Amino acid sequence: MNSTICRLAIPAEEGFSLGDTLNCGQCFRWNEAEDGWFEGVVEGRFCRVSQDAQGLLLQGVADGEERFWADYFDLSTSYAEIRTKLCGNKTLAKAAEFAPGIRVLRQYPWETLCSFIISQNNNLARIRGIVARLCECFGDEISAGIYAFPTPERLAVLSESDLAPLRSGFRAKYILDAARKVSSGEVVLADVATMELDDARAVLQQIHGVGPKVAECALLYGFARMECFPMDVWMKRAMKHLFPKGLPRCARDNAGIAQQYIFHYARVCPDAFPSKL
DNA sequence: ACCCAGGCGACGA
DNA sequence: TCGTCGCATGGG
Repeated sequence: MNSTICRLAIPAEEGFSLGDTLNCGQCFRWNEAEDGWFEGVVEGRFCRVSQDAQGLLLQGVADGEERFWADYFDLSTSYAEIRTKLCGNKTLAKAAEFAPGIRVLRQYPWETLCSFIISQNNNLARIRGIVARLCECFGDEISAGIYAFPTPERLAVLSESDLAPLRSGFRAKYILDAARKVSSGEVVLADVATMELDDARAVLQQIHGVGPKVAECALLYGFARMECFPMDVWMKRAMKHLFPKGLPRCARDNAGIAQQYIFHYARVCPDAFPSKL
């Protein structure tokens, strides 16, 4: 591996937190190494990442690919500005306090879709395990022991029993249906990227195993549709208490980021949102 | 032993 | 169009 360290500057006022961003449940392929660096694979590129006061430090970045990683971490967006907008609402300001350094990553559409299919009725540790096994079993080995996320074409030719080693349970047939519809062109992700939001939702939900929540996550994390607002059990609970009349107007264009703050607040302070009312 | 997990599809009313 | 239930697997 190329051991040169490359830097991507992030202004301090952004309040960026690499750890919160990679552990908040939007991505599943980053692991914290012994030395505190995060190791991950994005679109077939392995990288080690850390942060200091100046911003990100990346190890293993190929020549000319700094831009790729800056895009992945969405460094051209000012989260400080977005927070200022969101914090026009008192309750949102409070929610943002718990993890202001979270940033919505710009992930690869197919991997994101597939990962959130796996996420349903599942917990973070198990999602990561299943995704890791999916890559080890069917992804290209990009270097020793490091695997890319498998393509839809590779998965489309498999059967449910081929996926048994993943131990993904009832989700196996959903993974296969997604792979087949995407590889056959029945669902064209490049088109989904530019469609009217409601059309994009409908297209994704043609896939068996993709409902409103999975589609919303795929569109937010995999297609950078910042108006999307995934509602899982945690969010429903938190919204009932914080915004019974719905999300305030100031959050409309950045609902996805507001969702990250609220979601994290609910996870960190479960006692603030009792499940029974 | 039980309950739950970043839900969804099938089914019945 | 609504509520309810089963679903595979694993951890607390």
